[in-house]
Amino acid sequence: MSQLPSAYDPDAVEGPVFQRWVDGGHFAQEPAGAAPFTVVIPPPNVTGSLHMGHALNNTIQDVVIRRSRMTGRPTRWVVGTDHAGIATQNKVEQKLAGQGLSRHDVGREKFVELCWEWRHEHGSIIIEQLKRMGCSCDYADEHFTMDEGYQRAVRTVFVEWFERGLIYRGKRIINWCPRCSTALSDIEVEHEELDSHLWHLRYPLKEPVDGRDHVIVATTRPETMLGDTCVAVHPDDERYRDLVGATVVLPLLGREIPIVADEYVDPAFGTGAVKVTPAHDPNDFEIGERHGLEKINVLAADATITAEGGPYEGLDRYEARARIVADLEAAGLLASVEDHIHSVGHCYRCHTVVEPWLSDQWFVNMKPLAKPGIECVRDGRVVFHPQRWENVYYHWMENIRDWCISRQLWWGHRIPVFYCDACGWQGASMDDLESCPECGAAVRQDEDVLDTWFSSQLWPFATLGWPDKTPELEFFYPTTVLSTARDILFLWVARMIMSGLDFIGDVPYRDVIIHPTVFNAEGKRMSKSLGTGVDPLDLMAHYGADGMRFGLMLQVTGSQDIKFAEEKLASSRNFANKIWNASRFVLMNVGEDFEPGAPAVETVADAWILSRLADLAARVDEGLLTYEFGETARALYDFFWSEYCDWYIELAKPRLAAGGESRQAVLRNLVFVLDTALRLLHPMMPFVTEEIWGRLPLGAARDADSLMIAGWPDATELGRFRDESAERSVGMLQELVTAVRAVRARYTVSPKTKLEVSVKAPEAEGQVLASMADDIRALAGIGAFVVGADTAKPAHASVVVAAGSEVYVSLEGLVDFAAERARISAELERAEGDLAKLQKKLANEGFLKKASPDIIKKDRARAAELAATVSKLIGQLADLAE
RNA sequence: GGGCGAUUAGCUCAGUGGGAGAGCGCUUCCUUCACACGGAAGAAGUCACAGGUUCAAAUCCUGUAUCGCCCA
Repeated sequence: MSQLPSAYDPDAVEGPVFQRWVDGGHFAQEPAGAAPFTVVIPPPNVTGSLHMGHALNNTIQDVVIRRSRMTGRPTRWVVGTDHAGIATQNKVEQKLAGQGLSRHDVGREKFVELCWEWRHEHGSIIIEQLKRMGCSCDYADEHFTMDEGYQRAVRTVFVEWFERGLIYRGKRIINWCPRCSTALSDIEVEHEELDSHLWHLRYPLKEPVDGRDHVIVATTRPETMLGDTCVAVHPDDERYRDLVGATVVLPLLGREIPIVADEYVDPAFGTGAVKVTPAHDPNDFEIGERHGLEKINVLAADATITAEGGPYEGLDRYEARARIVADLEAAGLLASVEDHIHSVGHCYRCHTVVEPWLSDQWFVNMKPLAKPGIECVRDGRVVFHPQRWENVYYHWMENIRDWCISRQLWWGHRIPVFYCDACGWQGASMDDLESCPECGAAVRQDEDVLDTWFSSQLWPFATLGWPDKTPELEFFYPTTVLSTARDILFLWVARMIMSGLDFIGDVPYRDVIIHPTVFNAEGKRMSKSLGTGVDPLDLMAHYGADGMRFGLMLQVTGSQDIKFAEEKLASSRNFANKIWNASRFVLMNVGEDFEPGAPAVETVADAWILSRLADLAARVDEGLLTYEFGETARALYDFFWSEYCDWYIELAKPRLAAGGESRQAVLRNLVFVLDTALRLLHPMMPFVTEEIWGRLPLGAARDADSLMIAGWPDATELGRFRDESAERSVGMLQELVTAVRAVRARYTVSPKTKLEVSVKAPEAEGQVLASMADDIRALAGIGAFVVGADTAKPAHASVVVAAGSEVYVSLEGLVDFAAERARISAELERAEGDLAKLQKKLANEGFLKKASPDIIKKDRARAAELAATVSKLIGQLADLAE
C-alpha cells in the first residue's frame, strides 16, 4: 500500500504540502465564530531578509497559531512589513550613488517614487522566506506601514495627538546621526564603552583672582570647546568659590565666557570645573537654559565644523579634535591627558557615532500615555512571559522621556503640519492643504517624516482597518499573543500598548512572549556585516524546515540567550526521519485487510502506550499554553522516540506477525497513537506530520482533509486511558529487558544467541513478570525463561538486580569459563600490582612534597581508575564461579 | 552606579527541596525483514566558590568570583 522512501526527504515534501495548504485556503479566517485567536507578526523591515531571530520568532508564532487553529478557534495571523525609513532610504541612495547621483539630484518626489519601486521589487523577499518556513500567516491580507489605509491611520493619530497638545515642536538637543543625516530617538541610540581620554585643558582667566590665572577643565570631547559659552563649577565647591563670576578667555577663539555655579556639576569628576557647550550636550543645554547662555552650534549636519569654529571650519569632527588638542598643547594649554573609558552613542541602523545636536524637532509628550500603559501590566491585562520582563518595562515606563518623532528623511509618513508664511498660521491637517485657512495664502508642509516606529506602534489595529470601524477590528482586536525579541521591548511593544489603550481603549494583546536572543556558537551577536551569522535558508537546506523549527524549539528555555547549537537541528532532522520511518512501518503493515476502528486495550502494552499518550497530550497542552517550547519539544521527542518507537512498536511486532484479530487490534492502536501524536507534533513540525497524516488509514476518525485544520487532541478526554498499573508493569519489563541486554553486551554474546534467564521474584512482581513473559523473551532475546519465588541461582550465571527481583543469566556454553577465568585473573593480577605500586608512591611524603601537582593529580586519577577496574574484574570472576 | 540573567558530563543545555538527566561527541557490539538520519550496551559530573537554613540543598537564603544583557 505504501511506497514511502526509506528516508524522509524534506525537499520533496515541503513545497507540495505548502501548496496544498494554500489551495485549501486554510490560512485565512473570516471574522465570525467563537473567541478568536489573533497574532500580529512583528513586521520585518521591508529591506530585510530572514535571520535567525526571525526564524525563531516566527516558529514560535506559528506553533501557537497552528495549535489554536486545530482547537477550532477562529485564528488569524496578520502578516506584513514596515517601511523602514532609514534602511530603505539607504538602499535607494546606494543605488543612486552607483549612478553618481544623490537624492537631491533627483528631487523628493522622484526619490519617493524610486523607494516605492524598490519596495515592489524587493519588499516581499522576507515574506516568501516565511512561506519556506511553513508559517501559516494570512498571506492574502498582507500589510505595509505605507499602505493607503495605514497612512490614514498614522495621520489620524498625529492630528489627534497634535490637537490634544501631546505632540509639540521644540528646539532641543537630540541624537543626530551624521551619516543618515537625521535625528534619532533616545532608544535608537546604542551605547558602547570605548577607550578614550580625559583631556585637561587650561582656560586662562581674563584677570587673575587671588593670584590664580587659569582654571583647568576636564573633557572627553575637546573639539566641542569651540562652542563653549561658560565654565561651570558646583556652588559648594570651596576650590572655586572665589572664581564664580570671573571671566575666562576661551583658548584658540579668544571668546570671553563667564564662570558660573551650577548644582549639576559633579565636584568629584575631573577637576570639578567643566566646560559648558549648550548646543552639543543635553546637560550643558540645561545649564545654558538656567544661566541664559548663548547656544553656539559648531557642528554642521555632516559633523564638520561650522563657521562658528573659526580657523577649524570645514574639518571633520575627529580631525578637528586632533588639531585642537595639538594647538592647545603647542600653546601650553594642555594640562594633562588621562586614559578614560566612556560610553559613546551609536546609530542603531548604521553604527556611526551620533552627535548630541541642537535642532528643531517634533516630540510626543509620553508621560500621560505611559500611565495607563503601566496600569494595564500591573492589573494583569497584559502579561509578560517570562514575567521578569515586566520589571524592565516598568522601569522604562516610569522614567519615560519625550519621544523625538521627526526624521530628516524623504521616505516615510510626511508630517502633516502646514505653515502659512503670510500670516504665521500653522496646524496639523488630515487633508493636504494648498492654502491657509486663515488668510488664504499658499501654505507649505513640514519637510520631515515620522519615525518608522511611530507607524509601527499602530500595527495591531491599523492592520485591522482602523481608523475605520471594520468587522475585522471589532472581531480580532485585542489580539492574543505578541512574540518578540527583548531589544524592541521599548521601541515597539511599550508604544503599541500605549497607543492601543489611547485610541482603541483596550490593550493590543494579552500575552507578550519575550523570546531568547540567538547568538552564534561562540556566544557572539549574529551579524551579517561581520559574517558571524548563520543563514536560516542554509539551515533549512540541510535539515529541512521541520528540522530547523524543531531544533530551535528545543533550544527555547527560560534563558535570555541561546548559544546556537546546530547539532540540535541535526538531531531534529533525524527525529523527522525517525517519525517518517515509524510511520512507514505502520503503513507497510496496514494491508488491504485493515479495518480502521477505535483503539482498544488488549494487552498491558496497549494500556501503557495509551496512558503515556494521555500524559503527552496533557504535557503538550500545558507546555504550549505557558509558552514552554523547549520542554514541550522534548516531551514530544521522548514520547515518539523512546516510547512509541523503542518499545511499543517492538512490542507490537510479534502480534503483527501473529495475524488475525490480534494483528488488527494492535494495528488500530498503532494508527490511533500515531494519529494523535502527529496532531500534537504538527505545530512544531508541520510538513512531515501533514505528509504522513494524509496517508494514514483513519476511516471515520478522519475529521479533515488536512492535518492543519484537523482537531486538536482533547487531553481531558484522553485522560480515560490513564493507567498507573500498566505504567508500573511496563516499567518493570523495561528494567528487566535492559538488565539482560547489558549482560549480553558485557560478554559480547551474539544477538542471535538465545539466553537462558531465571528470575527469583517476590510473588507480586513474579506475577507481573510472568504475565509479560512472551514480551520479555522477545525483547531480550531469551529462550528458556523461568520466574519463581524460590528460583535458585544456576551455576555459571551472571546475577543482576532488576524489577525488584534477582535475575540470573546463564553463561553456560556461551563463554569458555576456564579460559575466561584465566584471562580475567591475569588481568586482575596485573591491575592489582599496578595499583599497589601506585598507592605506595602516593603514600610517600617525599613524592607528594616534591613532585609537580600535575603528576600527582595524574597518578591519583590513575589509581582511582585501577581500583575501579579491580573491583569490576572481581565481580566478573564471581559471575563465572560455581 | 542600579537592575536582570547565566555558571550542572568534552560541547550545547534541561532539571529548582528528597534516586544527577538529554542531545551531540566518545567506547564496544550489531549490514535483525521501519529507520546506519538506525539498534543495543557503556564510560564520563566536588551541579562556579564560601558560608547559612533544613532530617535532607544542584535546587532556598547571604556573600564572593567570572561571563553576558539592559538602564543611567
